[in-house]
Amino acid sequence: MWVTFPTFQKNMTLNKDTFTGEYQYSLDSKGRVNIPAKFRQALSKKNQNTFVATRGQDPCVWIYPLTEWKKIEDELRNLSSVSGIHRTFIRQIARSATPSTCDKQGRITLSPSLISFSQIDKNALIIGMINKIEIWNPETLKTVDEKNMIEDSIELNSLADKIVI
Amino acid sequence: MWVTFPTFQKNMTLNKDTFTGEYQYSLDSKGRVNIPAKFRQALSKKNQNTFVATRGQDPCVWIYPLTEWKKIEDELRNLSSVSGIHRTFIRQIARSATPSTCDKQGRITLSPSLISFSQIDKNALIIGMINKIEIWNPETLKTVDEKNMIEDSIELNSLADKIVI
DNA sequence: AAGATAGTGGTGAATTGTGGGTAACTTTCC
DNA sequence: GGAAAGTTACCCACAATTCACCACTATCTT
Repeated sequence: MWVTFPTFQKNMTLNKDTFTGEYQYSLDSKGRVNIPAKFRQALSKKNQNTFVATRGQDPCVWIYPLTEWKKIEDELRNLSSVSGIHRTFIRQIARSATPSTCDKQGRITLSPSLISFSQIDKNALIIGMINKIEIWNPETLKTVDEKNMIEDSIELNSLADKIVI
Repeated sequence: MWVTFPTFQKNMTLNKDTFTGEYQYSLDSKGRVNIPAKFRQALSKKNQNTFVATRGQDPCVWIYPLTEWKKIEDELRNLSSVSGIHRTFIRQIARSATPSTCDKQGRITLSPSLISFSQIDKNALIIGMINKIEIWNPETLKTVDEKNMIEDSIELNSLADKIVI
């Protein structure tokens, strides 16, 4: 039995703007963290060194490449702000969103409010989350993930069944 | 219950991109493992030498050829991250996923976190799992399989009834 | 038996991550 | 309005790691 596969498109690399992997870096005294070189390369050429940092839904920092952030911006724009909860939601995301560019060594500077929100002191754990980047205090991450896994283990298993192949 | 596989003549053709068989290789001091030549040949030409390694559902390393991984990646990308458990799930998979291309000798490098997760030290047992590749510490595999076979022997038999012809 | 292919180990060059220093710009206070 | 202090951004240099390549040995094939 033969199965013929379609020939592959030219660009059979990982999607651009796809972030995976974890990296342990340090936050220096000036509030700078390194962005992993792999992530910098993952970005499409044009906006190579511009990100938008904002507070995550979890107590961590979310970093979007400009293209992804634009999508979010559009969605927020379309969200009517008649209801109070909508306004609060928009406020949450918008108020702390700060565009920031990598310096020549590939670092970005986190604003003091993001640092205190995410409680990152010295060690910064950077995680690729497919379309965005998360920066965590490692301790915090552990407790959050453990809590979720215990409380929602059933949901977690069903997700794994559905998606992992 | 044992199933014996036919030895393959030169051009005996399994489906392309189908991995079977087991191989005993070694993990060197730099975290490199060889990918069996058969597996490399099994891949369609274009993306021959890029894989994505990630942590398995068992304590082993899973290695996907790029085409298979992209399916997972797309699922993850479409998963809304409004709920905490979704984010935890994405994180689990994405944080350990490392794209890696074979070097000229046909090896890929495993990240330290994957090595410690799978507890592979020197001997690496590589198993073809149809659409992906597993890398095990041989000791670990033995205990895991034995445990499963004892606990779920009924399920195992019914699976065998259903599938083996 | 000889050539080809496959697997293992090591080395050197290039890249990456970290700390610090200096210049420019802002803010504040006199 | 001007000077001083503080803040921000940019740049340089060193250390550590990574990656690409080379060479050797073992195994398989003809």
